[in-house]
Amino acid sequence: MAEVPTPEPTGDELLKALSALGNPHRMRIVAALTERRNYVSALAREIGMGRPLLHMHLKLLEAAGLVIGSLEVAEDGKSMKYFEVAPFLYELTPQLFARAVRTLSETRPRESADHKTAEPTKEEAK
Amino acid sequence: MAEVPTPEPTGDELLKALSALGNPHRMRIVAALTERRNYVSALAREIGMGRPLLHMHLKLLEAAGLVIGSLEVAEDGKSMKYFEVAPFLYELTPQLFARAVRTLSETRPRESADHKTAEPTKEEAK
DNA sequence: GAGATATGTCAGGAATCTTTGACAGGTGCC
DNA sequence: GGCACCTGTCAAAGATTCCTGACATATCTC
Repeated sequence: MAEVPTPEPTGDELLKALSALGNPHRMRIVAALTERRNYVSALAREIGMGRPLLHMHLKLLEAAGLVIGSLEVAEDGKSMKYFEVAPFLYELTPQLFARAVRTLSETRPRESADHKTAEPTKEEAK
Repeated sequence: MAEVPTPEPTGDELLKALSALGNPHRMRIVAALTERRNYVSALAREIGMGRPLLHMHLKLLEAAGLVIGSLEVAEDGKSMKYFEVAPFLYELTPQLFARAVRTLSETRPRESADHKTAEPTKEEAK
């Protein structure tokens, strides 16, 4: 059982995890699944939200590696998709961002040389 | 130098911090300010983004307590607003969410008793 | 005063994210 | 077959967030 301290996330991974967690519904979902694993329909009733919506949020959380889902077939033949939280651990500090940013691919200032974004100083402009 | 491990954020604070950090631009801003404090216009040029936009992002980060800004008057009389990162530290784990969710005020399932959100089972419906 | 740099704020449009109401396909039980 | 549950996916509408191009103010230097 070696602790798996999540090596060091890349900028993109960190971004995906943070944007996934930065939503009240998804925070509640993670909290609920931390208490106990559950399947979609039951979870939807538990936290009072529509199933299609919950389904989408779960998909997003799973893509970010925060929850894990597995389709299981109950004894009575019904298949249910159980979700449980992944044992993640992110230590958010300014330094982590300083490092992670180097492996951040998104939001490049809309590639294109002459599509000024910042206001250049007259000096630099010459 | 007692470490100030950020006691334990409330659900709302955590949500605000995470939604603020879950954005590529803001991640870059935090990273840049971690290297060194800087004032708005210069920072805008450094990370190549419009000043009005940067201004908005900084305001958001400041509201989340992640960066601190102070208006200073340089020797030559020009006033500049310097920003620096706040020494934050959040240990994101499933358990943290389980606890934080209890102090989460937002997104209550649109208060109102009979505005069904989830699909009730026929049993519960009776 | 004109030019350069700083700060701050807005309105309006563009781009995204959220949410809901169908549909469709399965299995078990009476 | 009809009913109760489960799963998954869409399209369209609603909300939010993001971004840009003005404006307005202030100080210092030439």
